[in-house]
Amino acid sequence: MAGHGVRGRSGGRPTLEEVAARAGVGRGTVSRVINGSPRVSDATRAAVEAAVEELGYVPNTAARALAANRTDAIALVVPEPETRFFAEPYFSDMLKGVGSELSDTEMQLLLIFAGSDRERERLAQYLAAHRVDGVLLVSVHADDPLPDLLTQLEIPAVISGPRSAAEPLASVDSDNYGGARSAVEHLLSRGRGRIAHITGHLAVYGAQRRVDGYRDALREAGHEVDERLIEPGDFTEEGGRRAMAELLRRDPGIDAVFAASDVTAAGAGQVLREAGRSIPDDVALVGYDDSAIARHMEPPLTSVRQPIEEMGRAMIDLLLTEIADRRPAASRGLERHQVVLATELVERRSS
Amino acid sequence: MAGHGVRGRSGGRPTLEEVAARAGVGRGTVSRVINGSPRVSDATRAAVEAAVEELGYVPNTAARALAANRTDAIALVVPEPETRFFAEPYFSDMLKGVGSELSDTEMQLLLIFAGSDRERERLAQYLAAHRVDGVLLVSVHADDPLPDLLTQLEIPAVISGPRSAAEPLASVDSDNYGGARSAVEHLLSRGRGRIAHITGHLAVYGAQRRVDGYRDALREAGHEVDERLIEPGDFTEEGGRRAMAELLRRDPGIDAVFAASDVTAAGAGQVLREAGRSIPDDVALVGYDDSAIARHMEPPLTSVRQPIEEMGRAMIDLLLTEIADRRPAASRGLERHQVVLATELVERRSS
DNA sequence: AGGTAGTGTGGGAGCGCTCCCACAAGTGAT
DNA sequence: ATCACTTGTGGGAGCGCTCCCACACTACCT
Repeated sequence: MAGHGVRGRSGGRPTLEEVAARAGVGRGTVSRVINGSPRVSDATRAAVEAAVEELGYVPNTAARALAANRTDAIALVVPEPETRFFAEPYFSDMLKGVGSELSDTEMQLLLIFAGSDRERERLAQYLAAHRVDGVLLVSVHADDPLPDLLTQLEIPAVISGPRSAAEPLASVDSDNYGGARSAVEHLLSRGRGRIAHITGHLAVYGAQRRVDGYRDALREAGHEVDERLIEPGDFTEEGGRRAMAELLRRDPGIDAVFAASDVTAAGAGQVLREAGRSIPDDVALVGYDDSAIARHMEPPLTSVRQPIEEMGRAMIDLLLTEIADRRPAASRGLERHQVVLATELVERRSS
Repeated sequence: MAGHGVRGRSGGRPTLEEVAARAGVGRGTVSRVINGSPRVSDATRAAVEAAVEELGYVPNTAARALAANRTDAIALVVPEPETRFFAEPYFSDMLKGVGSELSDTEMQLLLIFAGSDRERERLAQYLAAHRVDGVLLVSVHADDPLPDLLTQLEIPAVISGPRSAAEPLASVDSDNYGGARSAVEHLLSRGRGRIAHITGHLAVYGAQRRVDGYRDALREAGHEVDERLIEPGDFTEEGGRRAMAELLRRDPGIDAVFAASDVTAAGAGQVLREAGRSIPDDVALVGYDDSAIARHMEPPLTSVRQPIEEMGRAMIDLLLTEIADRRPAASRGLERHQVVLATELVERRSS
């Protein structure tokens, strides 16, 4: 009833101004209520909230973005073609963690694939237009120009696996070093003495850390590290086959293999069987990732599990902090933000 | 060189105004060049383009969205939890089609999951805020309130499987009727006489159409339709098992089964084998979807393939047309836009 | 009584665009 | 020479917010 003086625009959505008129207050006050500022009296707040309710007011995001110079959106950039995104449970788990952590926020998540050159070009434009407040970077290669672009554009970003020990971006990682150690220590405790390691692609920092963990675990147990038992792989199944064949040729007495990924372990397993070795009786096998493959191999594969979902959550936490810090150009903490999460060894029959 | 009168803001991005000053033209002219209007002389256009290049100008999306009342973004709404999204190749293929069709557009695609009530609530807010120009709706249930919400908000939308023959929204579908016919005709041509049908969830329009196709194929081949050979399922494996058991009980002489999905066929296959029937010798089996399951079954399953990727492309085409039509409130074509794409029977050893 | 904070509030300015009206200049028919 | 178009161009107004300054008002010290 009554007093509906100003309003009357046909189908248009109500604006801040209209809510203000309805509640009998000024524009600024409505804005304060909407944005949860504490400097509003209870009575006024109630009046405004009532007006918002009655009018079905929803803020216009574009206007807010323009005036406040922020978008309330962040991007999850996947530098892979869609295909891999769907194929690997890594992304699905990551997305679950990210989504859940974001769900009690106003932030909106954008999923951006940048597998092809074409897509990368578009992404660069996209970022240059500052269409997001921050970026989550997963599975980037060491020579990827994307992180530098982000730094240059001064866009807050968090990377899922640091590119080196000196990663300038905020990063979240699982404990590759510790994960590798736990795998090797497990094999040692099972009485294995000649433990080989098929590495991941060594341009990936995490793969290097796994080698470090392998070495240190052996050393600290009083074993000498035999460099001939370390054979570079590339995370793929074919790489696993190749490396395993080479290792067997070099030293037929190997009684355990720690592979830097489950698919690599699968490749190695095939070669071992072809060479007449039984798993785990002759050779124990341990993989990394605890993927579906690990569960479905015969025998099921012991593997190092990474807490992907938690990593996703941690990335969001870091990113939101970065965004908040940057906003008032606050005490820009110069200490680098790096989070490392523990892994877990999942024991199965292969070891 | 020279004449850089106006500019000089510290780190800020260049604006339209600055580009105009640099090129020695007015704001309107730059806007026209950026938006590809033909009403600009070649010389002016070149000057503006040079200025854009030199300044590294990128339009501010928020300002554009506010002024023009559009967002240049569309949403792909998935009313399922993330899990199913990743599990089913349907979505992956759909996304591929959508992405490819969108790639030569300025439009940006947002992926929105609305599996939980919480997420649906957020989605409603999101749509009310008109944060997208249009919506793609996949795998909606018949009683979903989402389509009506979109109609009410006057947001252009395209649905991937119409909810009925009278679907008011623009829609894209595969030819469920024709697909079912081709499956049954194939079985008839293989000399099968007693062909049963395990339906999909009959609340889904597509499932009804498949039943229609089954019936008509039999009739037109001069067979009588025995209603006792039609058993309702629900697209699931368990449903397939249940239905198959019931069918065998009713008529042990069945020599072929057409199931409304591959997983249903898988369930039916298990029951058949347990009943001592061999596939395809005793009973031929045909599924629907041509999913990975079909390829990996033993024996591999004959199945009806839907052109999912093309469907995604068609949906984008329709949606972009809708958006364009609505913009100048043009000749709002009252004819409904419905696209139906052909299916293809993929023959394998199960039939 | 005067001063000095603090608290709540209104509203101007401005974010960077698009839309559109006005107008100059050119073209060709009358 | 006049009128009527067409083509290209400049720039005002306005989109719906946020930010911030100004101001009224209260409370509590001197």
